[in-house]
Amino acid sequence: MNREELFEKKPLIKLHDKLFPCPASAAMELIGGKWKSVILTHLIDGEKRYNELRKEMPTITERTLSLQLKQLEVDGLVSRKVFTKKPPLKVVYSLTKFGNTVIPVLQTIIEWGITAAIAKGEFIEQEK
Amino acid sequence: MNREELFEKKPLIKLHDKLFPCPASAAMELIGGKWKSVILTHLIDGEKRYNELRKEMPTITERTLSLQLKQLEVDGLVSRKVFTKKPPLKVVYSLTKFGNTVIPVLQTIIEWGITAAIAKGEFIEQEK
DNA sequence: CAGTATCCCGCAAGATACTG
DNA sequence: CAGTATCTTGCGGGATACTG
Repeated sequence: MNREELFEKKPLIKLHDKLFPCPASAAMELIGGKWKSVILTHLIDGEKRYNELRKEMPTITERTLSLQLKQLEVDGLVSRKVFTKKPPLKVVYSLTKFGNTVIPVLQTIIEWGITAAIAKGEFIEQEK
Repeated sequence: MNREELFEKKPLIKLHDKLFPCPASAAMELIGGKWKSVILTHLIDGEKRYNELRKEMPTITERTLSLQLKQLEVDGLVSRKVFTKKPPLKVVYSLTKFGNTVIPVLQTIIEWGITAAIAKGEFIEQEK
């Protein structure tokens, strides 16, 4: 099956030992949910430390950031590098090669998200 | 704020009376999850009846198809038209004008989903 | 600094049976 | 034909406190 056939046939896909009905659905497993796409977007700029990411996403909880980063790492989108052995720790996150392939998808989603927010939502002023 | 600024600033967005940290996150609220993107993809071909959609997505349950269609309708992506008053009912679903704006996003997601499935997943033979 | 440990809640989603 | 009604399960995600 070439890519065009795959696109047409919307084949079942096994991922994380679960079945997904279509490549779109499998993609959502990898980058869906409230936070994964946001985290990935922040990593487009380049590598970031844990607390940098936290500051850039003030409404995420530590637990959620930690869990989502871990899942992104397991799925091969993000790499985690540790630079110290003793506290204070230095840990840096960045997109892997595979993670870089998702950048155009993120940009398309954000573009449409802005369209959707204009049509259906409401922009909120950021306060300092 | 023009679109470019919105893209840079990743503003908070209110949708469904909930807050989202970024347009990407808001987009996921509208088209994320296991099934919404799949349903929308099937409606790109044109309008479909409820049972047509079910046949094209053999692994979705009636309940889930029903709930997801209802949410897509509430969010203005899908329109629902009823053609009979007495059983057997004829109900037809189609993309709205706003729903059509999401087609390029879906195509990008599917393309990347195929890439991801090749890299991280496994294609399963469809049985009849 | 970079996380864990607990506790909790709501919702997505599946299974199955029933109905206007 | 096009759905509801029930019941159940798992997981995403929030709040808060603690730690190597």
